[in-house]
Amino acid sequence: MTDIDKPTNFIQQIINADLESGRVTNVVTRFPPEPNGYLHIGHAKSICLNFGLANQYNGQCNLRFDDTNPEKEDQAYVDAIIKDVRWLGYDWEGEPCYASNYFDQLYLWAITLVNDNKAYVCELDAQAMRELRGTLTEVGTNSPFRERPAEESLALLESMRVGDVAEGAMTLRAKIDMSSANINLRDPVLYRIKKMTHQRTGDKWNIYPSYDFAHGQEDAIEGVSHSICTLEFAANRPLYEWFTANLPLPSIPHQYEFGRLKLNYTITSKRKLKQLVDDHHVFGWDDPRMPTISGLRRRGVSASAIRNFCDSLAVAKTDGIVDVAQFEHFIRDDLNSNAARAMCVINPLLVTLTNYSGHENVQIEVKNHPNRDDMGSRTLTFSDKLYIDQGDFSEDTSLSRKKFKRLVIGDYVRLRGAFIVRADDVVKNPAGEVIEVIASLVPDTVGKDAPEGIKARGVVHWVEASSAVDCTLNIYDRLFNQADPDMGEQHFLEHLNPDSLSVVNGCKAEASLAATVAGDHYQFEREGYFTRDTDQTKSLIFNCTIGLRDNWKA
RNA sequence: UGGGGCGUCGCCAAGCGGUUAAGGCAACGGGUUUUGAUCCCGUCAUCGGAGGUUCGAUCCCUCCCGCCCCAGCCA
Repeated sequence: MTDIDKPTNFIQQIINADLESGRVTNVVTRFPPEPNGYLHIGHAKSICLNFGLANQYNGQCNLRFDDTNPEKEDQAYVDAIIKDVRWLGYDWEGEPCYASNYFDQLYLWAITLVNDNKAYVCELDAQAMRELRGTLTEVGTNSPFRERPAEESLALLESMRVGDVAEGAMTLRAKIDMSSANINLRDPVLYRIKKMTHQRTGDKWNIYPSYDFAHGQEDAIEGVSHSICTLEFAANRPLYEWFTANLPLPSIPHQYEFGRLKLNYTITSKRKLKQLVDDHHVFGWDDPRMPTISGLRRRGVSASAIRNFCDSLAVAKTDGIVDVAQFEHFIRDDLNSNAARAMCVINPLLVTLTNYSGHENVQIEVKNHPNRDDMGSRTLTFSDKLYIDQGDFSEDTSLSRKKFKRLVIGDYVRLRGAFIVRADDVVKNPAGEVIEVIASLVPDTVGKDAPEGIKARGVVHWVEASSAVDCTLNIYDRLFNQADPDMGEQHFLEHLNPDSLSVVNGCKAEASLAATVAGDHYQFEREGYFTRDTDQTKSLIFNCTIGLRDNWKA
């Protein structure tokens, strides 16, 4: 890729200025997922941005788990996230970072704020706190506990910590400004009581820091120079900066926001994706129809396709919706140049060659890629019994050559990489359906142009009958049939496409395909890109990553 | 409604006071082709609206319109 002429985005401009002014000498970024779900295509943009910036500026990017809420988090998510980030092609120094590693330090800083008369323990319950917070247009009211002595807050905070206070009974709040136009500054909660076992700290804590109190301080501890998050956190930035101004932090990080990736016909909300999994609308987080990294991987989308797509995206403050066609373009673009070609007949129709004798045991060598000799070639068995696709034969001989570039009685077609054949007759079943085509081959046409007077209508893929292996193909359609399924909190499930998965059995693949493994990418010629499913215990199953572009209008 | 953010081709998006208003996706024409694929060529915008500043504005100012985010002890 040549991104030489790619314009610098606003974050790169900020970094360039920071480097020039000397505010920053080492660029440090971080990708900070909460381990409460699987990573999806939206996260990929953030991953590519943060790790990409670190690479570009010879800096560092930390993978950091923002595990401040044991109620929703799980070690299994941590493991899946690590696997996905690595698979995308990124790595980090040492162990991943965890917010929970800083819980001791965070608690000390909370005490600092109390001592400085900048935080207090509040005994308002959630309902009361909401009422006193005011609204968008009305200022809030000070908590009756706001002015209590530091010593008292300190003692209360300690009993919260050791578990002597019931959940919901008290919180630690910052003392900022209940009349601020920015609601985030109306004495936000710093610590809440959750008597829960944390996946990493066990039962050590009965209180957990809020996102706002944790995030910026985590950045400061790690020396993050540019803390990049999505637009919805812009209103939290003043609070982020209030902490950097009021706490003795080891470094002063800065937060910048960019527009998150949204794709039409797709959902990028961890909560909703989890619901699809929990309610069994899909088979799991890695269902090939899911926009999760693991789903895309199982579907056959390559990591480089995802990276290329993300790199093509603008880093700006507009929140637009990208057309999935743009993603699909990068999926095809990568697969087209890197996937080996193979042949698989989806709806087999037997073709018997009547003039085959004399050509027995013909082994035909075909290239694995039309314009990449480095991918080598393979040998295909040929015989008088072949399968072509039902759709590649028509009884309608009136179809023009331009309109139907496939097999028709009395006319010729090229078998990809092999002979030119002519259809002579058909065999039908009692129902009147064509079950076999009787044909004859044109001798000496392998690897050669058609002889004078013969012109093939087109090229058709095939598979030799006796050596072919049976397989099942999973063909996917979009999971949602509405461009914006995410609209409306309750009804996105109503836009699920009931035909998002079709399982096609009885397909015939060339013999070499029996030995493939998940992760190998193939283009089944004239059909699309496929990869072996990760479930290799059963029969041979391939997932259709994406079809070939199909421009002709019938 | 208070605060914050954003509005350039169907979609994403460069542009940073003087440009023929980049590029990608999509679409539409045409060429090549033993994949109706790939590849190649071509077509496709006056910048949300109205004023103003300026010799000159997509870029600056004002007002208006529209969209997004914030009233979790979620992140």
